[in-house]
Amino acid sequence: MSGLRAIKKRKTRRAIMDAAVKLFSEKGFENTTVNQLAKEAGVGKSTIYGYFQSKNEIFLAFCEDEINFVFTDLAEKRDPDTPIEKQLLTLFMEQLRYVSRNYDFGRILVREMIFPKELTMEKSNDLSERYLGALGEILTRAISRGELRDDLDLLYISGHFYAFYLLVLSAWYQRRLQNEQEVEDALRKLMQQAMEGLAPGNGQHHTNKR
Amino acid sequence: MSGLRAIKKRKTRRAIMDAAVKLFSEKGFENTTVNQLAKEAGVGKSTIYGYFQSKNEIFLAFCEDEINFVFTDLAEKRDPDTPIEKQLLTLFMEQLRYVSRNYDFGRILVREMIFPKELTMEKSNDLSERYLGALGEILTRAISRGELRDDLDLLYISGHFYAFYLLVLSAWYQRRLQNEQEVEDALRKLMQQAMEGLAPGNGQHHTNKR
DNA sequence: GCAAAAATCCGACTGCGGTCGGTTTTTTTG
DNA sequence: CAAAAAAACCGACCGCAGTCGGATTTTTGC
Repeated sequence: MSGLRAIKKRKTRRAIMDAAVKLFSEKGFENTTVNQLAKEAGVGKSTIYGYFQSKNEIFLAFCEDEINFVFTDLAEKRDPDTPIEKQLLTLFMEQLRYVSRNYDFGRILVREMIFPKELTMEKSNDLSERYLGALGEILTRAISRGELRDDLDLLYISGHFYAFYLLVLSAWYQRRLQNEQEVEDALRKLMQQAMEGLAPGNGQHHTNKR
Repeated sequence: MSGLRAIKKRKTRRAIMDAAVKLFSEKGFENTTVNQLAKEAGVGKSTIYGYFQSKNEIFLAFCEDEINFVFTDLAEKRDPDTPIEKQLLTLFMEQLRYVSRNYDFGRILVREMIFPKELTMEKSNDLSERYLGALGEILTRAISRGELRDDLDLLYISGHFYAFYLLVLSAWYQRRLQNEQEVEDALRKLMQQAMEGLAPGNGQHHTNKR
């Protein structure tokens, strides 16, 4: 059978991933060469390309692990019955913090996830799928609690909020939003707008505000 | 003075741009090498790097021209007093069509614009700035016509709609939205949601729809 | 248990984007 | 107008990601 072979394979893969984690976090993604990865992992260069299609994909694989971790971690400590705005805020901010622990790191992740090349399409769609799934769950509960309209398509509500996440991510990477507090404020405002509606006559608590 | 010099400089720059337009549209961005560009333009390779900092920047310069064109073109044929949703729809769809005339083309543009590297940051912020400016103008008129609430921060309204554009762009590049019609429908739905609000009790024309 | 087949591994090699030193062309200066 | 200074130009060169043909290890068939 394929006993020994499979074990070795997993071991090699693990070795590559370990090397990636170590070197990427030590010196960043851009400053780590595939040769260095190979040496650190104790394998040949093309062996790596037998396991991953590109340097970016090694990176995405690493992200996949981490994202799973963040999600389960988050699922545990999130109270599923706090108001929807608060839950989403926590989710988004957690993601942002995660994504931008290392600047290159985050940029590559979001670039690949949000505007994938053909090559990495599959992997990155996996990640997005998981993300939207988690979002959908939170929103479904909110709908059933009566915090959101129930006459809308769930997908489009998810999309609506996900769009905000994309926006702040983008603003973050364009340095328009400079620190976490600004991001949080922006998200809060946007979500409030979304809930109340932009058309006149909606939720104008204090019409003559200014 | 610096007559001859300046003329020549402009000519060289133009030659490079022309070569870029030709080769990029002929063979795509990824399949065009800087050497080929140099040969086509009739200059040395490093001359190119005297005019542009990177291959991507050549591309952005090209985009800048084109975006200006699209904007002025659009400004002319857009009726500034049609309903806001319709105007935005036209703007976004026009942009999408522009961006995705060539697949690589669009992906690189949006990647660089939305998640810029340090190097291209300046140039790409220019482009975003222009974009948000145009958006802001449209929205200001809409507010003064009473189509939008006047108690909100203009920047955040722009952001709200811009977020939708990012979302559909992303969905487009992830192949979740497969043709222009789907994109248009999605945008329409999202904008309607945004106008009405997501909280219960807002604009539920036909509560028992399904 | 051994040969043939299959899977895995390897480092020399290719072609790319980008840089560097030296050369030519234009401008400035006296 | 000559010569020094400045600007623009060039192609050989570098380090990188990714590939290729062949060597090595594991599995399979008998």
